[in-house]
Amino acid sequence: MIQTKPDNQHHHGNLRDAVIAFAVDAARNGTIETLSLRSVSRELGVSSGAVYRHFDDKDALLRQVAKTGFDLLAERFKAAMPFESEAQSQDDAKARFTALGNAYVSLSRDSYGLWRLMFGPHGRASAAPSDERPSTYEWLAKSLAELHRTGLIGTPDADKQFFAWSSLHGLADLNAAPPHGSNTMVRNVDSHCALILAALAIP
Amino acid sequence: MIQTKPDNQHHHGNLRDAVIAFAVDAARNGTIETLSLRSVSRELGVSSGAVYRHFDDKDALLRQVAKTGFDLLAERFKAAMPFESEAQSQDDAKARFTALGNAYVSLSRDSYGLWRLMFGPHGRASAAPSDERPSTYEWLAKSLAELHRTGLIGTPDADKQFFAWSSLHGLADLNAAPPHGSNTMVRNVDSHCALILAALAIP
DNA sequence: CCGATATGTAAACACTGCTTACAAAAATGC
DNA sequence: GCATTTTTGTAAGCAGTGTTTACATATCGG
Repeated sequence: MIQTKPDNQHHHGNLRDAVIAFAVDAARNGTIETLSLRSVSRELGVSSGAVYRHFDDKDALLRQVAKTGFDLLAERFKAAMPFESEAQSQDDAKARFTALGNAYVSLSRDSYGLWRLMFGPHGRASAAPSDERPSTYEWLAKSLAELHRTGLIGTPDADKQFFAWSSLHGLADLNAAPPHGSNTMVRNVDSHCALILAALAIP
Repeated sequence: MIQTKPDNQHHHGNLRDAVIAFAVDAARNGTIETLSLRSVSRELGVSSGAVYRHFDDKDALLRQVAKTGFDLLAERFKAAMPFESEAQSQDDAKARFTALGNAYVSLSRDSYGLWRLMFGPHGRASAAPSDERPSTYEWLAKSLAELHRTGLIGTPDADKQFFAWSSLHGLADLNAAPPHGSNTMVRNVDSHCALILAALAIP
């Protein structure tokens, strides 16, 4: 649950994090487009001006939300394909790649609003190259390196790497849960990944 | 140029189209996120309430803008690969497919805001299945059928069709012009298309 | 020509992002 | 411990927004 300000206290205690958490929730529930800073502050039991002690403006908050989204994605990547371990076989490499693809798609499916924020202007502004955590691109690069090492695909040059990434990205985007969910088309991610590997196969 | 209301006249003459045209321009210039109905009406020399004679609300206008975006995309598809004609050879089929891919990507590159609107909530709401013009999906289906007929790829079932589409879509999305254009990564669309064909090649 | 209909206006309401002047709590230095 | 500086909050206000309402004016079909 999200931390609100105690009535008898002047200080909230952790307003910045509470605001971010609230906004991230809104993004994941698809209501961030209409979210206002005033409503957030109201909900957290705080005056509307207080928020501006922690964020320059609304865009700054949205950038932070997008960044949190990338953290969430990194967590899922880690669960799907531990960065430290290495694929031991072709099947293993393939399984790890497929797990990565499923993680990517799953985020867009269960948190469409957050996903859209991440890959929209705010996300591009927040995903600065100087990040401590491995970028999504690096996970993919590692997976492709494994696939290459075990002999499943050719040398993964920049073009091929980008092909694999954008192919997954397109699947995730088109497969996303529509806001007022109706005509969703759930696609088989596994077969999609298999087709990517077919494209990158050794000639 | 966009039609404004003559000062001496009470009626604008074509307000609905003028509003749409103005909004489409804004989308293509990347300023639609901050566009207000009031500013539009101001710009067109009309009171703010007048707009509501033509659109239920702002979302209705944005849906219309998205629809116009799909019309624009259809035009480019038509120029890239005439719907009536047929590929006569493998090279021809390949060229037509590649032209299609370039058209798709070009729209996202030169009209990023419009692109985002088209494939966001408003676009999904506006791209009703009951449309007179061929949907983007149908163009792709036709191209794949040609590629199959000339022996370049296997049977294009639903999964493969979706793979090709989403792969192009991901390329277009990731390759889009950032709003305040800096770290654009221009990718070679032709080689991307070639990789798609490799994935769909006859086993 | 005249009434119905389409289209425009002006004013209002509740809401928003954001700023400014001020107050209270917490952290810091001695 | 205590004064002071810094951080964090409040209240009120400004300009701008989406939308509705009551009213005015063109246009069109008969």
